[in-house]
Amino acid sequence: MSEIPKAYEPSKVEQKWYGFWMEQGYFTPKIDHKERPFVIIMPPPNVTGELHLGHALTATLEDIMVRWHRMKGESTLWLPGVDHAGIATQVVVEQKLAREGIDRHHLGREKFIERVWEWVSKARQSITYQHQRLGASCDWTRERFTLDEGPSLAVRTAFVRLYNKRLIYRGERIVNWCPRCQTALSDLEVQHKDVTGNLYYLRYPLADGDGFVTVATTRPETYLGDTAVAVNPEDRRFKGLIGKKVVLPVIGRVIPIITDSAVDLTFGTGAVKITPAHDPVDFEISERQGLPVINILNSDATMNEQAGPYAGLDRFVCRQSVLADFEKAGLLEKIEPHSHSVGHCGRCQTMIEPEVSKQWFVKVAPLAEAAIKAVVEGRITIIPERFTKVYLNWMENIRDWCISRQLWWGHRIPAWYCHKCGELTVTVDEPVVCSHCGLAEIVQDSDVLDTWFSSALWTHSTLGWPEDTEDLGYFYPTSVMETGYDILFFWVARMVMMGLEDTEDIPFDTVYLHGLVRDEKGEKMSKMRGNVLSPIDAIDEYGTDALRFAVTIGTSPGNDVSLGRHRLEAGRNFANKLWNAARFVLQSLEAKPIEGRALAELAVERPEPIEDRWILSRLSRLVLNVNKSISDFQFGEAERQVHDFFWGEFCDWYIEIAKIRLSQSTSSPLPVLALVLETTLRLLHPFMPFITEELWQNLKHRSPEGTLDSASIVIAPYPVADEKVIDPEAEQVMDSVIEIIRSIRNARAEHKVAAAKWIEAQVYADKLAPALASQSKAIETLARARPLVMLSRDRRRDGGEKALVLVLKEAEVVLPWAGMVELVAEKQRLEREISTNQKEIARLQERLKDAAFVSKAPAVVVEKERGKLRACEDKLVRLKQELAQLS
RNA sequence: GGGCGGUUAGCUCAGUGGUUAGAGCGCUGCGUUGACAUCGCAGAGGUCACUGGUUCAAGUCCAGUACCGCCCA
Repeated sequence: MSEIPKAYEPSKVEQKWYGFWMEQGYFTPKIDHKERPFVIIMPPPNVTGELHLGHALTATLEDIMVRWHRMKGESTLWLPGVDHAGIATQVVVEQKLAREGIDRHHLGREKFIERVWEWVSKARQSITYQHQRLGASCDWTRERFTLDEGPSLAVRTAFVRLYNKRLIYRGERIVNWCPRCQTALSDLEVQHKDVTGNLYYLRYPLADGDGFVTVATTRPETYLGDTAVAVNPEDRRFKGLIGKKVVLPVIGRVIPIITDSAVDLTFGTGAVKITPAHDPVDFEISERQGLPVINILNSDATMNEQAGPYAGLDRFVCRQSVLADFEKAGLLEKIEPHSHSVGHCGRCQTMIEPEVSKQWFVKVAPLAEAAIKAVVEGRITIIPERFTKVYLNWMENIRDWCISRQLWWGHRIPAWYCHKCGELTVTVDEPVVCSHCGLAEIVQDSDVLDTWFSSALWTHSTLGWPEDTEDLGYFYPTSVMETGYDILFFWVARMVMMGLEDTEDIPFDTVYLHGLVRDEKGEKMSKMRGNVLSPIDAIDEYGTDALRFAVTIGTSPGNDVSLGRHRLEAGRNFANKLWNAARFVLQSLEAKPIEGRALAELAVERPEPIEDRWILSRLSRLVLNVNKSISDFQFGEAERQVHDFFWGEFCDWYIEIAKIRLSQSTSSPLPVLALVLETTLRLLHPFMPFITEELWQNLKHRSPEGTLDSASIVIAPYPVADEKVIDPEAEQVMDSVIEIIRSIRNARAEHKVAAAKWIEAQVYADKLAPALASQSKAIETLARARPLVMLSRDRRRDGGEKALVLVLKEAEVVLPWAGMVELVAEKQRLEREISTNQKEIARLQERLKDAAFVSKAPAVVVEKERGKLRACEDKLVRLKQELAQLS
């Protein structure tokens, strides 16, 4: 039939069906208070730009779940959204402006924000478009942006509530300062890297008398901020020095030698310099000991006026300068190579400066308590399970969260300072006057919140919280939070805390964490390596379904996925296989339409031909296993099962056998062909939505009225297994048929029989003989064996002519190839087979002799082994008979 | 320093205690048969990293070792 192309062309069908689905409104759920809905809130991609393969994986996995539940008839919501991504977006837009020669400071905050919004509107369109190309069946009518009015109100509300509960506070703490981004960062945004640097031993002269104390440091320039030297109280080496004073060289500041038990006796000389403004441990010591805190850095990591003669120098230039001066004065004792861990900005890789700064913090410990409980008590399940420990470990050692950022792009902190009374006003709505003194001299905090603060509210803010909306009531708590394991702390953990805090309910009951997408060699994709693959490019070249197949088949939760050209090709090839098998069925239907019978009836009425019973039995098992796998979140496994069934059983065997019947006027295999195809399409639809819809619609148009009554496969019911159809007898017969055909093909190939040549064959069997005889046409055609004789074993004539005899599980195949058979080689072959068979028998006997095995193993397993032994023994007898014939 | 993961065919990976451990790709040989060369048929290819333990039974569970990777500090 000419109207169906020979190869699947994804670009011709994908957009058409996505448009149709949208028009029909399939992705917008109906609220039905009698039924529990299935809900996924999509992890919002950053509005910085393009989607990458990680997003494609996210979208595919979520779409699989969502489409499955939708087909099961559940009210299903997949809510999409986009994240404003504070620093990242600000940087992207700054870079764009820089190319136009514009600096944001010259532009001013308001104008700059306008430019960011311009960027955002374009980026959002592009992200939406890309998700739609991926086939994502999300409800676009509910799409949210983190800076939308609703989520923004949620952010201010959550902030104010926490502030009023004293769980948000403003204070001077050591924070991670990125000199390039010019903002504070949370601990999570800092990446620790091992750096080989030096340990510098500096001598601080004693203020009275001779001598000095030597301290070791990796950052000599910070001596400018030293306010003490500390030793461990247990350390006898410094007994006489405690309470004395030293003079800081060059700047001449006099500082005391103190004791603190936090000092490590084994590090350096045992005496450490204390720089409270630039080291977290030193800061704690200073608080305990009441030491002054001297900040020596400007925000761009140049030295400030506290640095005396070094003021204005870059931190690294200053280091060299300080070292030179110490050296000159004979105060640099030695330099040792030293490897230590240094924090870098997760965004720009600049070396972080720990620095005292006044910032906003969330006191997280009380929130974590509830979040721990939710997981420990099993109200939230994490898949794969091993991440539960990671989650709990992080929660149990949690530290306060610095949430203020010195950026322009983001949620402005809802706090106002009063010029008159100096008090703070923290409110959801913009205040007109100071809530303390009532005067209007107030100004809002210029900082914005950490982007992850708004992300933490995402499951409820998207549904309308803090308003008591219908969506919130119906769709919250959500069902599954699916995302990459790399943002377990950044996002998932915080969502649990804030969800519980704001709504007093869990935000989701299941967390599904997927792995990272890597390239074919298992390397992380990055622009630097040049191994980045864009999802849209992959779709253009191979099709959406191929991409979705490639990222998910044979993968398992939490494990990384290697993706390359070869996997995409495999996806495309499978799609093409589906296409062509369907093309065959559709063409056949065209030639001989099925008359007025519903496909579903077939499974029930037990068709006559064994191959029909077989394929329906196999299909039924498949349906059972696929549903089980999906329920267990084993999507890669489910997909593999459908793939193997469709290609390896339906195409390779059933269709090939069906062709014989199609060319005859006997009972038609068409209803079964159509039924199996149609069921497989529905099984596969969550994984490969486009091709399955295209083929399903084709099938629908060629099927009797009322057979397929859904308007789309999207809303067709997901297959449910009919266990009555499982037919072990038919499976046994077909297993044997396949074994016979394979053994003949094998013999042909081994003996180099031309592919086109017909060969004579005889098949002898025992109890299966009648059933096998019904398959003689199939054996004849598929093994290219003619004339083919099929008889019961007792009709076998004794030897005589030379022949090749293949002893199989249920049958013997005799190929009378007088001229080609070498007696010696045949004897050797049979002897080899006998030997392996005997080994197997010995193994099984050993096992069954073992009283412990027979009594302790489940009866089914023991019976299975007995069956195997019987089969082996039976085969051995027949092998020996054949060997005897040859001698 | 603490923790987690990985180690299975040439490569990338599945394998949720119970046949003789699988798939895709690659490889070898044959094949242009009316669904499909994006294909078909046949085949080769494995000490499941190593050592010990639990169990009737271990690639699978436990402990240790080695190497690789990741997270946290």
